[in-house]
Amino acid sequence: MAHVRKANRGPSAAAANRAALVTAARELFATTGFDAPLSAVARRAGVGQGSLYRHFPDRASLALAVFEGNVAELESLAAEPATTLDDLFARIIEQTVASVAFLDMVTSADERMAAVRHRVTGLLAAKLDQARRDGAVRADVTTGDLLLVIGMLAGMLKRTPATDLAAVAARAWTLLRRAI
Amino acid sequence: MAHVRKANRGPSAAAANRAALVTAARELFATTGFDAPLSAVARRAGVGQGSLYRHFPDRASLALAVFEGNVAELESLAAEPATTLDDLFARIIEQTVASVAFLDMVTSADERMAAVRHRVTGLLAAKLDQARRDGAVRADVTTGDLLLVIGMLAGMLKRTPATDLAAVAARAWTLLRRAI
DNA sequence: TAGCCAGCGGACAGTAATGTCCGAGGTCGT
DNA sequence: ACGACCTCGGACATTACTGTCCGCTGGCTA
Repeated sequence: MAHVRKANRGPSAAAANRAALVTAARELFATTGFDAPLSAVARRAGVGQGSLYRHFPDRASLALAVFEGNVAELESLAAEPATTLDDLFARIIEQTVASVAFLDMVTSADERMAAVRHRVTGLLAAKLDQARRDGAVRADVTTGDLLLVIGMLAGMLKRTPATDLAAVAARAWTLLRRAI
Repeated sequence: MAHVRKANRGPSAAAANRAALVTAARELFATTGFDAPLSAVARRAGVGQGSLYRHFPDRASLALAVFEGNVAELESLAAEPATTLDDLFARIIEQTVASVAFLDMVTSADERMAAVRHRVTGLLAAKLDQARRDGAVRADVTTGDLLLVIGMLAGMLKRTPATDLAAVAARAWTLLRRAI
């Protein structure tokens, strides 16, 4: 993204800077990965490092802002009674193909991410119950297994070249779907 | 490993230093992971960085030396006609639990590792043919799928705390076995 | 219109890892 | 016994990223 000429001083610039940072981070997390240097995020946003760290004291804060939308979308999808466990997984995989960093965050051991992980886990658990009642999954599958499946997808996709992401994710999910 | 008092000068020390480096690297790769700093490897081996880089110009050379034993073991296991695809996977998983870095290497995109990956892939392909003839795996499973499965295991185990490794690996394999 | 001050940008200090270089000092041949 | 040679160890130059600090700027209020 080009450095846009903008009012970059005073209170009114704060919100614009924050938004630019989130956008830049989303793009960099998608292309470079979750480990993208924060200095690169600031540069791409056309913003000083000082501003970046003022708005987001650490990587987790930034990631939370970037992916809040993803989680909210999953939540509203799950709120639909017609949504199945498979639908939920399909959406998660779409989001992951768009940016592997999303699963990185969900499976991260970082304390700050725990809240996000729990939100996603909760959605999965509810739909798992429903799927089990419908006989759509094997009887012995637990919520932990679903997290395991997500962890396996995330870890594998993380080392997949971007060009193959969609195809590999599709095949991996075909295989994993047989397992649960 | 304690720093052992040894003749550490002259030609005769070269072999000992090399062995110490491989041992130290094996231990560090197992505990710290494949990304362990090479300087830490040299320190643990009680050897200077100069010696490390003389024996192993880059991380790949060192990894090759460390895991050559693993690959050789798989090859001799696969040479047994009685060995099944499941046996091979079981051994790979054991090796991975001992050191996640092994799968890191097999699934690495690094050019230098390609030879190792091909050796392992060859073994899997042969046993896959056999398994398919025996009806032990689904008809549509390809060699690529096996690599996918290995990639999923590797990626997931990489972010599993060492204490849970064995249990998580076992459950993950139970799930994945259903998929192939 | 004038001046205050919130908020900005980027320089910089701190930290960590990689890979090179070279003086020191054992080893081996004579 | 002695010296040339060879390898060792670790200091150091380099590169990369994180997070802090501070002087400056320009919008807002009076």
